[in-house]
Formats: sequence, C-alpha cells, structure tokens
Amino acid sequence: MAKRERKEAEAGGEVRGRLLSGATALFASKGYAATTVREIVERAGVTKPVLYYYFRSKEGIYLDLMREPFGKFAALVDEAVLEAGSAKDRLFRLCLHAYDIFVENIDAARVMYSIYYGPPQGAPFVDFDAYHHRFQEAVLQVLREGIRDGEFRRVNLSDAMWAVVGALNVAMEVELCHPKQSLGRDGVRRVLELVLEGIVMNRKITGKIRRKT
Amino acid sequence: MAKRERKEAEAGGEVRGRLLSGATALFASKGYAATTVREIVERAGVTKPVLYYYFRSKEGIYLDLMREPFGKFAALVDEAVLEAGSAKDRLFRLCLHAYDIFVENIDAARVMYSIYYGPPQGAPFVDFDAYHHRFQEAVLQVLREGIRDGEFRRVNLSDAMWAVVGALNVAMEVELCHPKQSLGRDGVRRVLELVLEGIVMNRKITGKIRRKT
DNA sequence: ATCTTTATCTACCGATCGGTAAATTTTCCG
DNA sequence: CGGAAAATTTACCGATCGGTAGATAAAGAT
Repeated sequence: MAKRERKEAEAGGEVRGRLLSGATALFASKGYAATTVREIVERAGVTKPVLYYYFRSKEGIYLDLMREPFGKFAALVDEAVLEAGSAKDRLFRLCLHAYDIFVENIDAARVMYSIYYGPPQGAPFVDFDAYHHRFQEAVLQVLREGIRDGEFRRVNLSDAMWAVVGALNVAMEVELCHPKQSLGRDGVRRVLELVLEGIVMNRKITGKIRRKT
Repeated sequence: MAKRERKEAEAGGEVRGRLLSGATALFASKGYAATTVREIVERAGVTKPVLYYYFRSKEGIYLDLMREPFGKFAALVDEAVLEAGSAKDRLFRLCLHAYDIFVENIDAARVMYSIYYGPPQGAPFVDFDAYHHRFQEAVLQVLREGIRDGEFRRVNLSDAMWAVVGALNVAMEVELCHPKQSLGRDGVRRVLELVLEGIVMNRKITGKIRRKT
C-alpha cells in the first residue's frame, strides 16, 4: 500500500510536474494567451492529450499552477500577523517574507502582475484581489497597533498602508523588470526604513502618545 | 489646399481614430494576444483590410496607439524638471502630473503595465523602460537638489527615489485595480506627504545641512 | 498468466487566426 | 465630366488553435 502510493506519486507526479513547471515558465515568458498547449506539451516531452488527461484543459493547468504560490502567500500572511515584536519588526518581517515568496515564485508572480494590473487575456479568473486585500489588512493591523503603542505617529492608516505597500511593490517591480538590479532584502529593508523615517528634514509630530486606559 | 488637407484629416482621421481608440479599449480589456483584428475592425465598423491599409499590421496599430501617451509623458518629465520651486513642490508636481497622464490614458497604461511588468504576449517591443528610467532620473535630480539645499535629509538617493516612485506606483495600481477606490490627486499627495514625513515617532536626523561653498 | 486500470499515443476535428489579391466604390482634382 | 488616387470591400489563403475519439502501451492486481 505504501509502495503503491509512492509509485503513483513518482509517475503521475513527474509528468505532471514537468507540465506544470513548463507551463509556468511559458506563461511567464509569453503570457497566457500567447502560449499554446502544443508548446507546453512539447516542452514536457509528451503529447497534447496528456495535458488534458491531467488538467482537463489549458485553463485547468493555469489554475493549478497558480494555486501553490498563493497558498503559501496566504499562509505567510496569516502567520506573520500573529508574531511577536515591535510593530516595526513585524512590519518588516511581513514585507520581507512577502518579498521572499515573490522572488521564489517570480514566474507565477509575473503572470499574476500581468493579469491583476492588466487585462485578463482570456485567462480564467483567479481571485488575486483576495490575496492583495489580505496582505493590506495585515499591514493595516500592524500599523494600527504601532500607533496604539506609540511607536508610530498618528497618521491616516490607509495612507500609511499605501506608503508601505508601495515601497514593497516597487521592490518587487524592480525584480520583474531588472532582476540584475534587484534591491534584494537589504534594499527592501532600507526603502521601508526610509518610508518609516521620512525624507524631509523638518516635520510636524501630528500624533500624541495615546495613554492606555 | 487648406480645404484639401482638412478633408483628408476628417476622412482618414475619423476611421483611423475609430480604429485606434477601439484597439486601445480592446487591448486594455483583453490584452494584445487575446484581441483579434476581426473584433477591432468590427468595433470600428469597417472591414479587415482597412486596418492593414492604415496600419500595415496588428503590430502597427499597437505601436501607433502607444506613441501618444508616452510622448506626452516624456514631454511632461522634461518640463517638470525645469520648473522652479522647493524640491518638495517640484517632486509633488512631477508625481501629480505623471498621475494625471496615467489616469487620462488609463487604457494604454493598463496595457503598458501588463507588458512592462509581465510577459511580452507577442506584442512588438516598445521601450517602456526608457520612459520609466527618465522619470526615475527626474525624481533623483529633484531629490539630489533637495538634499543639496538642506530641505531633505542626507539619505541614500536611490532608496529615496524608490520610496517616492513606490508611492506613486501604488496610487496608479489602485487606479488599475479598483477605480472606484481611486486615491485621486489628494490621496497621492497625502501618501507622498507621508513618505516625506515618515511614519515613526522617533528618528535620527542623519544628514547635516551642507553649506554651499 | 490474465484482466483491469491508468497513462499515452496518432490522427483528426471545426473554428479561428493574421494577412492578402483583386475588384469596386468613393473622393479629389483639373 | 473623366481620370487618378485613395479608401473600402468580398472572398480567399495557409497556418494554427484548443480539444477529442479511438487505439494502444504500460502499470498494477490477482
């Protein structure tokens, strides 16, 4: 029984895996609509009906290959919110983990970016927005707690969230366009640091420390 | 002579214009590869060879419709750098102008985003990177002058540029994904303000005012 | 060994793609 | 008005698309 399961995983797993990784690379390099089923199967060294056997359709393989990175991402966000530490540490951790997953899954990320911020291109619907929204909520929560604890100024939560998300996004965007000029974790940290510290020489401290009752 | 030129502009201009705007909308809603020549011409109320008469190919119409917004953008950046004012004012002006053009040309912008940050999708090459680069150079210049004049802290120029570009990008990205939740000019201004002022309560003033010799 | 299930293949389908030849219509100009 | 140029059409092309039927091979179970 154990031997049988292992055999299945190896056989179906290998071809299936080749199709998935090949499709990921092709979707990332050409886009969903401009990638043909023929080139996916050719790349995997099988024939077309094999793709239909494992994935039912071109759409099926697309949906399957998007599932993993976004599942990881969602789990990350849920964990990161629960972690201890200063608001700043937690914010950095959250963003750096997100950045790591992005970089590890750069191909899926590229496809996601293209479709989330661009046209659907005939690709089946994936609720990318839910993932983004969850991340934004996590950032908001950490910011809110930072303000509550007097660590952060009393600023508009939404504005602050966009400032943080913007800093992270731009780092990921450099990764997409200029991998050779990658900011890397250190660069992400520095830009976030700057967003937290500000750029101007003189500023007003808008918020007072809120005493806990 | 004047009469002839006006007639030409009206006739060729009108059909040509309908094809261009229709293609822009379709590329923005479906993507380059998933948009067919048939639907472009159908939308314009002409037949397929008309598109080939005016634009030589599907690629030709794509290249033509990308030319205008990016031409405007480049001109904007060149002008904005020459304007007078405090570094902060200039930075805000530069970013808000860019935001305006983005919003006015949201369809072309959506296609650009999809291709610049995503796969080429069979679309012909447009040097989007040159435009981005030029904008980044403009931001760097304004930041450099702000530091030189003691208006901004002595921070890593590149980091500061990414912080600013990130804030602007995220506003544009909201525009692409959630137009109903548009930050608007005011929102962009506020997020930029926050990036300039920082979020933390306590910070170090790293740079000293540099005396001009 | 045989039978069943799973995995893979060859050959094919109807539909659609970007592009074009040749004919026709419309517009312009002298 | 007629002729030329510009604009538009109908009908067509070869190629490719996603998907599938039926056959076969491979793997697994008894």
